[in-house]
Amino acid sequence: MRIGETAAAAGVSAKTVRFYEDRGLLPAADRASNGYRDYGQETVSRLEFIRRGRTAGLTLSQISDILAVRDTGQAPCVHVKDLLAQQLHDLDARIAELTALQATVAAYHDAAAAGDPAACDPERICTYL
Amino acid sequence: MRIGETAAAAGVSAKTVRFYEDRGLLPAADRASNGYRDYGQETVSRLEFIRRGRTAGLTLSQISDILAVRDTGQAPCVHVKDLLAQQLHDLDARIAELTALQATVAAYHDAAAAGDPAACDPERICTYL
DNA sequence: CTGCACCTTCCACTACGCTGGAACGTCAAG
DNA sequence: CTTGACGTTCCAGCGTAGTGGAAGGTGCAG
Repeated sequence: MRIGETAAAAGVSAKTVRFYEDRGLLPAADRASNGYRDYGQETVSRLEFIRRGRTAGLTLSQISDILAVRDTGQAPCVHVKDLLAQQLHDLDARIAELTALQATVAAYHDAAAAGDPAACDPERICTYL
Repeated sequence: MRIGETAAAAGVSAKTVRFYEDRGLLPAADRASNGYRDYGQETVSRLEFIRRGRTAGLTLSQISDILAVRDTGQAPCVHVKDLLAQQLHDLDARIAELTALQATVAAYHDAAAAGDPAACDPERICTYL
């Protein structure tokens, strides 16, 4: 399978496949006699795995770690579980952060909606921020 | 006031002040005879305003727009209110996105916590993702 | 023979908000 | 006279996950 077909089967671009190879998420591809990369079905699986990882919000670096474990022949599931736990924790933190920010901005906005623009002090640029 | 003192008064670095000038958030500074930038108290206020805007999650570009309105002599409050409304909307969307992602990841994690790593199919890299 | 779709490599660029560092000037204190 | 803390300019890089484009090779159809 050439790169375009492989990429399409996994739902990514050929550019992305080369980029992943460059970043070590895919092993160096076999080459046909004309120099074209030649892939098998396992590369499609691997690309799909990367995609699932991305969808779960994992970074390429984290996914790369999982793949490295799998490539030693071990099941990376325990590692995956830990990463998912970490990811859950990060998401909770980010959601809390954004929620706090949301409250702050909402308060500013309410004040701005209730206030009188003409009363705004130029010295302070805008009284409502 | 020299740049370091001004920056310290506003709680930013001198580098940041030069960067803001470069980006048009601060007007070109007056210069002392030795070429050093010379600032007044109004620059500290302006830097503080920028900081409040950043704290509210606004981009430098948005803050720059507000400052541009203020620099025409108009009160930017109405514009600020609109930006805050937009920001609220964006925050809601991002929080919803992250919350959905959190649910997805939580489901993966639960499955991984309950499953048996030994049963993992190498073909799929890891069954729990 | 030509056109076209595909492949190759390599370099640059995107957004965002700075930060680091080089190489140099200025000024007051010891 | 030197040291050190400040200031100046300008250029480069961070991190993230790719994307865009140039310049060229390959292979098949018409």
